[in-house]
Amino acid sequence: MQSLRFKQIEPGLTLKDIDAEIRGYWKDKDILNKILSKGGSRKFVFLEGPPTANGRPHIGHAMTRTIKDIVLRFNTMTDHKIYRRVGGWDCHGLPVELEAEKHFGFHTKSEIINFGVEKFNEYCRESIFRYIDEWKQVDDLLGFSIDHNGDYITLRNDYIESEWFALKTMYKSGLLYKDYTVVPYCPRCETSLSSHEVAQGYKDVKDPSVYVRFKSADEENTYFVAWTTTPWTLPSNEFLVVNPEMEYSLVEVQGLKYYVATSRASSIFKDYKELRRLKGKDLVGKRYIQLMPFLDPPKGTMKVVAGSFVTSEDGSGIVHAAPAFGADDYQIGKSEGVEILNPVDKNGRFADERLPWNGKFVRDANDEIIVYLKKNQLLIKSEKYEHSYPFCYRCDTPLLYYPLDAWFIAVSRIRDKLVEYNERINWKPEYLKHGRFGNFLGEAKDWNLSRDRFWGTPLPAWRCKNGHVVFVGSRKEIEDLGGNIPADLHRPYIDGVKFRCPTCGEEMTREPYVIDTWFDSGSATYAASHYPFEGNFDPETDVPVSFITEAIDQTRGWFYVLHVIAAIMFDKNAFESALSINFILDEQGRKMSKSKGNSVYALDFLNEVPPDSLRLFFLYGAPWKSKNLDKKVIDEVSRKTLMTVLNVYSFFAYNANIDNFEYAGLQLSNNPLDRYMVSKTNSFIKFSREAYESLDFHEVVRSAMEFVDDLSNFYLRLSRRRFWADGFDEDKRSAYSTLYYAMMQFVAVMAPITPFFSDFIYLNLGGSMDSIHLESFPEFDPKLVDEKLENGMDRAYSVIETVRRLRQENSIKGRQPLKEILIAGDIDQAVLEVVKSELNAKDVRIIEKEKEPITLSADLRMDRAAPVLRAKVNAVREKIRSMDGRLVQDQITANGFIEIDGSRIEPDMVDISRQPDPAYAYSQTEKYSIDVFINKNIDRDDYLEGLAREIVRRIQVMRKEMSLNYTDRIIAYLDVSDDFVDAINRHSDYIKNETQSDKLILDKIDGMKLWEINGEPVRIKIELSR
RNA sequence: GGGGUUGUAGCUUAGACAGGCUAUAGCACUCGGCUGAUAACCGAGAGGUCACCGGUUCGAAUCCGGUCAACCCCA
Repeated sequence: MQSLRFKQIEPGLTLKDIDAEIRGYWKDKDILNKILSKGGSRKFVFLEGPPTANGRPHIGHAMTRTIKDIVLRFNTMTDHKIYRRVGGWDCHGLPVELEAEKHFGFHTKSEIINFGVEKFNEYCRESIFRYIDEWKQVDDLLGFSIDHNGDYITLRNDYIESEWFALKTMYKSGLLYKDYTVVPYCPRCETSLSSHEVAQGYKDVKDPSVYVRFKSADEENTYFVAWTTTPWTLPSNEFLVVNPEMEYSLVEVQGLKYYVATSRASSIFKDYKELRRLKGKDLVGKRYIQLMPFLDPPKGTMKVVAGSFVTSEDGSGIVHAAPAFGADDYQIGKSEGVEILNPVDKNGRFADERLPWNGKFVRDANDEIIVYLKKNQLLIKSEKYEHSYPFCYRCDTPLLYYPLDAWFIAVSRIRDKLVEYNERINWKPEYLKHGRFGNFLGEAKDWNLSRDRFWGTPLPAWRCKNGHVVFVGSRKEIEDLGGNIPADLHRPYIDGVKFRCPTCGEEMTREPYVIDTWFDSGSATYAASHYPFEGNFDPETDVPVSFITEAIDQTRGWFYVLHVIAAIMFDKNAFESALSINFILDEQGRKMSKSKGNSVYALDFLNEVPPDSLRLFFLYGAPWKSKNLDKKVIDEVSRKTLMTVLNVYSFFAYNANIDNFEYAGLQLSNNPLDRYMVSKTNSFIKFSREAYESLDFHEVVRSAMEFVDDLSNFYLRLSRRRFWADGFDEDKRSAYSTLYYAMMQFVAVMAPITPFFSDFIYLNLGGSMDSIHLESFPEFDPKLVDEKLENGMDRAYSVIETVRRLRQENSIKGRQPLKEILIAGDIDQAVLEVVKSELNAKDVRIIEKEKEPITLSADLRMDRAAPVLRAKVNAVREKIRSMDGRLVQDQITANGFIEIDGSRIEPDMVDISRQPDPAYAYSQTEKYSIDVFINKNIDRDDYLEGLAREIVRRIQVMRKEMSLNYTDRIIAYLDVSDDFVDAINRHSDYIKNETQSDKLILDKIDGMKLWEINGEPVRIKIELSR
């Protein structure tokens, strides 16, 4: 068999088959590398948000990667050279260490130290890439076009060195400082956490809520009512805090006097007498006696101080402050310049012999402390209080606020800059700019950078015993300072690096911290390129990066740290555009989670669902709206777009091969259908390009669905017969080139979203490159857009719909030719001409409104007319009913009223109804108010023609059942009643021609198939003619 | 406790910033039709308190205020 120009589609071909074929082709032809190396005249700076590969990629990861890929492919097609089209892997951090602890069965830090940091970190290093093969497999299945050979990896020495450079830069500019302060602290992991880590772990818990009384030192029988949800902090109390602007009362209860916020008194005491009111500032300076006599109160404590953070929403309006265990409390202690009482060790246990609860974990001591308070008559009231409390986001231990040495980045000092640079970012969705992200920047806190842990980027700070500090900004500097550069920059090797202090000559040792792993990923902008030591990264041109996207939870995670670090290092915003993706929910709309067991892993899903279908689904609706993972919906979207286009292609290929069509550019005739389709195609190109550029990929999908519907169900349906005409004239060439053009442009527009399918059609249409992804994105040609024609076609289509409706209402089949269709309204004759075949009528005419076959009849509205005309009403009604309705309407239009029998009749008193003439059925098109009439009378000639068509259709079905090619000739035997005999005799040429029959034989033979047409039996048998 | 987003038919969804004919379309459902694309297609029907309450307005799905629910973020 000779090879065909256009490959024909096997029946039953699925998207999975297409996927497999194209995937194989890409491998054979090394298409990915050709895409990666494609040039461009403009630069597009890409940055992959690095996942940690110690877990399996789930369906949400597939979505973020799809969107990244769409952006990359689109920009490749629009003449951009992609800078740094590589993946990246986040390697460090507490989650990894935790995994390792679980593996070894460790519960405390000392177990790790005893085991050996070297071996521990070695395990961490191995474990993080456990699932990297699966990640790469998913990327491959999905068609993610990045270069995994160039991946950046945050544990590499080069990467760490770039971070050192940044840290040193920050230190030199004074933005990196060490402080002893109260920080969120995990007593199990024995390290502090940063605010964005703390934010991950809030949970609702019930804690005791106690009201206790502090005895005044100056006033007889007088107490301060204080409230706390952490009774274990009471032994460390140093101050009571009031809001200086708030109102307080002195109340009397059972002979004792209490200071309490006025608005809270009634919820604490059932029965009380108010003695006096005063402002909070009047209480400031008053002294009290220590609540529990265990620890020695430091000098300057045991007094009431002012704090604006105190509210009267709950509690007593008087807050007990233990500077060791709260951020606000610590600030007070600091400004009062007092010693801090901290009887708790780093494991969160009381560690002071003087305390009765010594050795207990603090939160476990709460109950005993309450018993103590009760016994000593210090407790006013205790209850359970439900509130949210931070837990360690990895190990689930309740966090403490604990005073520690820690290194900070002074983010609060560059807050204004962060806010200012945010204005330059194009956010998708837009509300994030001043919502979630903007709000966070506005209250940015200093970033707690140091972690008292093992597996992470080491903090490059060395200190001597005289307190001199040196930050090392590169490997070479270690050498310059007289140290040895370890082969691996991680702990414990880096801890062994020692050198002499350049200031005093004493030995310097490294500060024992690693840094927050978020600093790693936030440094990707420059560290991925080993800036400034090597590579081609240039802050001038490569910051901000062009585009980033991740799931919504990264808004205050990765997006935030990128923004902060770029603001400090480069004095710019880190990214131009950011798209935030919402979660994929399960079929029922529930959040996916491991504990519910409804998580869907990307690999499993991609083994069932073709990648293009999944990619389309991700963009069916805005990506920042959550969607339910529903296979039915996935099927629907790809069926309506891809499968329909596949059908269109199949039609095209079949006919184009027969006609030996070859595409040589668009060759348009004057046929309005072709011009319409080309115009629509260009409108689609324009709309899509703009949608891609503004990151509204879902708009591309939406308009693609409309486009495909138009192409298949309007253009092709109406054009079909033109492809079957004999010969090869201008009109046929125009039709072919239009169809080819429309398909080609469509798949090119869709290529970033459905890369496999688009390439399949492209290659089968004989595209000139090796892959559609090496092509340019279609250019919009304004000359080819004809809005008037598009509108005219729309109107014509609405007429078709209306005729169909009228046929249905009057039980006239579509196959039955109508005698006459009359159309009144704004419609173009030439356009009407091309859709005429769809109307199936002998005569289609456009007429003037006035010539409509309609009778107007006038009547009175009795509810309006009767009250005015009174007794005359019936006579007038008689009269107006007998008048020509058109005359009545004309007079009213001309004069504003009509006079009948001397009575003035106002327009609102008259009802004019339109009745089509009995021969016609009438309706109006929905959108354009075009009047459509069909003549309901069917004469015998037309009736017989209708019957002939019925017979044709039955024979076609039988041909189909016999799987004949449409060129196969047949002989048809028919056994029919009289009307049909007439129809067959009169239309035998037509029937023969339509059914490829050599002969029609009116006879009764064996094996005939019985049909019923209009209630009459019709027996038919066909056989191949030879 | 504070902030953000969302709420339109059984499901998916347009319209909302710029208020205006009967609230858009698809899937599924019922009935009818079409057939040289056929695991495709067309028409009709049914299905809606546009989450709820109130306000502004001649007119509100749309603007404003409040409530409820879901999700996210923060403390």
